Amino acid sequence: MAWELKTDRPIYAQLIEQLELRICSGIYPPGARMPSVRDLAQEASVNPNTMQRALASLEEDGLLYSHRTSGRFVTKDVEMIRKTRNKLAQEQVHEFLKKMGELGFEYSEILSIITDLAEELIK
Amino acid sequence: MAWELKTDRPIYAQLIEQLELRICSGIYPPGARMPSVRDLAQEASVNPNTMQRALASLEEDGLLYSHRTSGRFVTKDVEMIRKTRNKLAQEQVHEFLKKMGELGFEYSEILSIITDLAEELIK
DNA sequence: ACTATTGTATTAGTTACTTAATACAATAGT
DNA sequence: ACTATTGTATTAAGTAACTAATACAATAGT
Repeated sequence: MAWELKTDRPIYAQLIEQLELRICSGIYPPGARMPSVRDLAQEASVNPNTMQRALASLEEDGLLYSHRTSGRFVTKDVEMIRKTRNKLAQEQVHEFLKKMGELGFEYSEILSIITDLAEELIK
Repeated sequence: MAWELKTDRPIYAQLIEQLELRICSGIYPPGARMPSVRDLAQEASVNPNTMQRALASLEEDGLLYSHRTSGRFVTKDVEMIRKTRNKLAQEQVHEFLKKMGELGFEYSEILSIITDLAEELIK
């Protein structure tokens, strides 16, 4: 999963989202050591300060914690990660259905669009 | 449909999206006269310049056109609106499935989540 | 012709984001 | 003890977004 940073919104916000995603999807597993701020910043082609800001935010949420010199780690609280994952999923579903609704799509239509797409990807 | 402006991304970008949505959903029907820049700005609690910027962008896309003093109008090209609507829907579906996939959800799960939610809203 | 309302343009000031460069603080590893 | 690497903090500068205030241009309506 590559870093995808668009210019139409604050980078730190996008970093937060993508780090959250990486944690919830297990790319950074519970208890794992994160790459250093500087390495992450270089990976994402971003200033270390910007990356630091994003990491600090996740730390506030409790998803990360840091030991001064040994590095920064993903929480070992798998329950918290699971809840975060569900929260993110629910937000996605909610936003999606809202937008589609505003565009005038019925549930039946939405369902058939997704099933069609699913079949596309299977074959 | 109220104006929803968050602080985590440029306002003009959000205005563009929501105006697009209003046009595609028929809130501003084909050929209809839009409220004036100043009125729209006041509605959305935004500076007229910011609203103007968003409107100018939609005008570039051809979704709007303006007559100097009589106001700004939605295009009469219903086909263009239809295409825009489909484009927006496709983007929504694509983004949604991508995010859910990254969160580790299978299609079957996604489908059942949506159907469950649909039933929730029906009852 | 006059007037009000429309879209449009300009200039300036403020704020937030981002980068950059640097320094400090703490400790694991040697 | 020393050293490298870690997270953290600070200061400065540049850029873009947003607001604000104002003015101009065009024309529909009277």
